[in-house]
Amino acid sequence: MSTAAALSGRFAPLAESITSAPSKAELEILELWAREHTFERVQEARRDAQAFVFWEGPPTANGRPGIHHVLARTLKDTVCRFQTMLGRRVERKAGWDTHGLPVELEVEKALGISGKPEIEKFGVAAFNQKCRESVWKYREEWEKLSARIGYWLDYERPYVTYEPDYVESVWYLLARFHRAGLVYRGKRVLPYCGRCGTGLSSHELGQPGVYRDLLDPSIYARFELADVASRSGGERESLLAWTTTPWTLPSNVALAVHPERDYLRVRVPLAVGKGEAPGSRGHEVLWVVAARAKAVLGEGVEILATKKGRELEGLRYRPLFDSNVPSVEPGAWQPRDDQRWRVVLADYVTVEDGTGIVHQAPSYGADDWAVAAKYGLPVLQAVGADGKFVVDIGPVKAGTFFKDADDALMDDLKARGLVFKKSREAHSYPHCWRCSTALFYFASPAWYIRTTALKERMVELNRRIRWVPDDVGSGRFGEWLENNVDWNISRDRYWGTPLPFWICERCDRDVAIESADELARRAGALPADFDHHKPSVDAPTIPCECGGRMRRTPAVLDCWFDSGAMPFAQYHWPFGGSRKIVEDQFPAHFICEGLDQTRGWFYTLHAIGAFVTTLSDAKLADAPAYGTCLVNGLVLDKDGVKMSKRLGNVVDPWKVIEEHGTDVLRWYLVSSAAPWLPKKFDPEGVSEIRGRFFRALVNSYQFFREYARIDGFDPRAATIPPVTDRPEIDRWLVSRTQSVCAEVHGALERYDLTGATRSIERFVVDELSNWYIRRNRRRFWKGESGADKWAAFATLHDALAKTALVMAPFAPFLAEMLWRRLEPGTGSVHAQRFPTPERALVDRDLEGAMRLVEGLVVMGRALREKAGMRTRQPLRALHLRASDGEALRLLATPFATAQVLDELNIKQWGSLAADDGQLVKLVGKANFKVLGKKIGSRMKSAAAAIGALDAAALARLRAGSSVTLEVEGAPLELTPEDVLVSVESRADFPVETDGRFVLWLDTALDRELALEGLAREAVNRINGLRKERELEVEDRIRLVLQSDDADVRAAVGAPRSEGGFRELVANETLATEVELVAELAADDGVAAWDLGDGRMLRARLERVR
RNA sequence: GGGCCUGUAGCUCAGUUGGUUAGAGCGUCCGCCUGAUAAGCGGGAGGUCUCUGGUUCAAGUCCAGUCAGGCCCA
Repeated sequence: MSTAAALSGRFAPLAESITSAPSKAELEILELWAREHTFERVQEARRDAQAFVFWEGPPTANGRPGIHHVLARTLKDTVCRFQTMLGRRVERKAGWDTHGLPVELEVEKALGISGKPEIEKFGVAAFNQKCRESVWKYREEWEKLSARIGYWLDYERPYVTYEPDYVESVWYLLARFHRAGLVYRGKRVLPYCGRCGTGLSSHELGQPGVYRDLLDPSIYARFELADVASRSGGERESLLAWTTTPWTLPSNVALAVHPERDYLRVRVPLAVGKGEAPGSRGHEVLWVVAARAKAVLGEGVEILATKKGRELEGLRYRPLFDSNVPSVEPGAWQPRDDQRWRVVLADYVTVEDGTGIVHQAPSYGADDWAVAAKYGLPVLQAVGADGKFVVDIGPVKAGTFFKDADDALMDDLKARGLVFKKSREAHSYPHCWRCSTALFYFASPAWYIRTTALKERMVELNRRIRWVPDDVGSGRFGEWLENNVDWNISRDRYWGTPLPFWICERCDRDVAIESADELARRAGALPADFDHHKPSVDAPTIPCECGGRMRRTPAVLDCWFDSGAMPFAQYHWPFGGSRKIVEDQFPAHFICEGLDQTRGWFYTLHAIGAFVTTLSDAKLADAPAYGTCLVNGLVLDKDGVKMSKRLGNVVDPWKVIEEHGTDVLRWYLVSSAAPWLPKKFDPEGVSEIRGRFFRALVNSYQFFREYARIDGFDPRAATIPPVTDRPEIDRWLVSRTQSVCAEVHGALERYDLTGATRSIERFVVDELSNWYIRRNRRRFWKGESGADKWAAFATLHDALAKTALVMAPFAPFLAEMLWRRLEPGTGSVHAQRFPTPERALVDRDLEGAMRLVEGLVVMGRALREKAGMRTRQPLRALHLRASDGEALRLLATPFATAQVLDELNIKQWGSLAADDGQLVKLVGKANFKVLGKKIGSRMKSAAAAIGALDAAALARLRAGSSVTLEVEGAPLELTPEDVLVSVESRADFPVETDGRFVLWLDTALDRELALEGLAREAVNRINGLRKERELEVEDRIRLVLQSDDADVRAAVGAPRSEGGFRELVANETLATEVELVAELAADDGVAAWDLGDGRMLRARLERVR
């Protein structure tokens, strides 16, 4: 027999190290799972079961997994294990996100190159090959960590976003979007380097040295109103706008004002020469925002009118330059020429600088672009993608670099009297991090999916997603959908899914290609080594209807589309036999990722799903892509600071696992706070979990198994009494066990994983361990076997086994260790069914009585403490007065009585009665919750009146009758539930009360009680000695005792029949023989104790063979 | 700049449709218990519920704002 088999046999001990170094035992479980192919077997057993669809969000494999990944994976694993235990079939297909800029940047760094020109020089084919390899840099570590944390996932057949089948599915989806008219070519305004000819990502903009201080022109320009010259009495009237980029002025199409701001129409004198009187050259009329008037115009202006910005909307003005500037197609809207050179409204206009009137050049600013889209403005483009002017503008010749044109343009405007004032201002301006050229915002060509057309559907579908917590759905995600803009899917990069769009060089028509087959059909046979990536994919050209050649658009796809396409692409949908699989595996019941995925994966899954489900040939349910989305928050360090390499506060998951084990870490992550809250990761907290919950559970099992082995307990033996025949304390634990199974089941169904773990903790620590086992210890180790003992074993066995089942989704290792020992031969705990609560075994009365017992015990202990009576000293009687008839009934039951008296070591109830008003007085307090609803504002005076009710009235209320009193001059009828009646002590001796009960002790000791107290002291010392001598629990002993104290001699030496407690001592110490001697020599084998007040006891203890 | 989340004891967190003594665990102090024992139990101390205003008979809870931390977007 191998060691492993012995260790997992029935009631085998858990390794000594399980609480000090759990990691070792967990590794053994991993080996066991590997050896038995547990995961595969569990999956196989569910082959024909109803599906519970889970999708794994693909991580990028070129980053290291961190502690937050452990959190997300724990949540996913827990839910999947739970559903498996419910009998569902849960596919767990791993996935890898492999495309994107971060991969490219990493490879650039590794190659020591930087920027597109250098990549091209290096060779796109070779570069992409490097990317393909780089992606797997950390794959092994991901798989190892996932396995180590017990995350069951199928890594044999993962989906990989760069693989040809995957890319082809993505192509197919894009082609369907295209065919539905939802794909268009537009422009995206982004920081652009004219020299490199490329846009920069926000990531690149964050590189050091990008922002540098520049001295830039600052100019206030007059935009003359077109239609109001007559109203101004011949004086010129202009809108004053401010800009630091004069080179964009030729591309101006509108002026924006804030709709809610006040704007002033003012009359100011024209500038004069030295010595001339102000106004001597005449006046002009200007518009500026009120908040900036003083700063721009100075004091003493003549205000002609004040208007809200919205009242200026539509006002026409004359452009600063002749309109020979070419316009470009924006793509997202049809430009209307009559809209140009008017005042428009925009909320983003501020009054911190400038004039509150903002010049709009849509090509060169993202805000401007959005405004242009809203108003259908044309897009003028005086400066091209290379950063150079495309036409002559006044003195500026075509071909001039944009930054070099500012001065000439300003001079020209000044000469034409259009400059109100100008200066130079230092400000921070972005530069290309590669070539240091000044960047400019530029509307570059981009591909879009018209998701705004799907907005209504997405909003509607979102209402059917269960978000956990739900405010993500209504808040963050809902807001995002409401403010949905078209999805820019193109990236001017290399390592990504190439957009399958071919454009005709001659007629500009574009087509979408849905598969490699289609490409081959239309472009002619593809080369044998054809690859779905650049540059191979750029070679084939397609003949156009017009006779021209179609070439692929150079862009690659936003890699978020890749991951959002996974429901389909992971099965190569719709190719091959994938349609049936996707019909089965769409939509997902459950996904789970970090909050940062709201606009990432959560959105792209939703958007793509919202579209594909409208395709009749897809035959998919009309439902959101996922039914439940559990969101987890960030994991911060223990001080609430984000973990970063720079600060060195990154928690290494391996270290935590090594020290505490996976289960403890998982349990900590799930139980410490709701998953979506930012989690402060505190190693102390991890230890705490181990110290409390895990140790209590392990100790409980060790306790059980020790005695179960000794007695040869068999959970299936016929001698075990049925639950209905067991003592109440057992039926109580059985009932609680059932209730906890129901609680955990319910919490997991609600995805309240934290609540579930807390239920289990409470049960194991407080009820199973600290109450049931503590209260029933002696039933397990008492000498004779019998029905009572079997009942105790069976009850505890059932509680532990059920605990192993309900904790299995959370702590898969320890659950497995326990299960295999408690129920050997039944296979893995993870292959079991989640326990279904048996309602017949739930006993509300018992659970209620036990709650009362706990309360009384607390009060009883307090009384003992006050009286200076240690628990070992038996007391004669406990007295109780109760104001609650139902509680009294429950406490009078033999069960509750035994629990209270035994726990407190008291012989009997002295009295147990409804209070008679002798010791307590009744106190009435308004039940605010009930009464407040009824009487509202009279509450305050009613509360006062109730507080003043006399004893008779309170007694009537407590007896169930109504009482009428006067409140604020009107009668008020009080029903019993309107008033909370409690009691207060009026006794002149120590009592305890909690408002419902009054409790006091009879502390008088007669000789019998005193002797029993002494006997118990003796038992306590002798048992201490047993331990000291390292006797086995079941060892029998022979005792020789000696004392000079007559009481001690009587207590330990005299039999019960003579008023002593010799039998008690013998029973409690497992002594087969107790001999009281007159003399006992003080040698090595003799122990001596003071049992109190100098009463000495000597003892010699011998093990009986 | 916009949207959203969080803020309760020294620490980690609960706190029901608003209801009058704001709880738990850990830590700390005192005591108890002792065949689960490097455990267990009870008690004490510890709170301006970030702050300010409002609604209400009544606010930790609802509303508006403030401050601090965080996330996403720009």
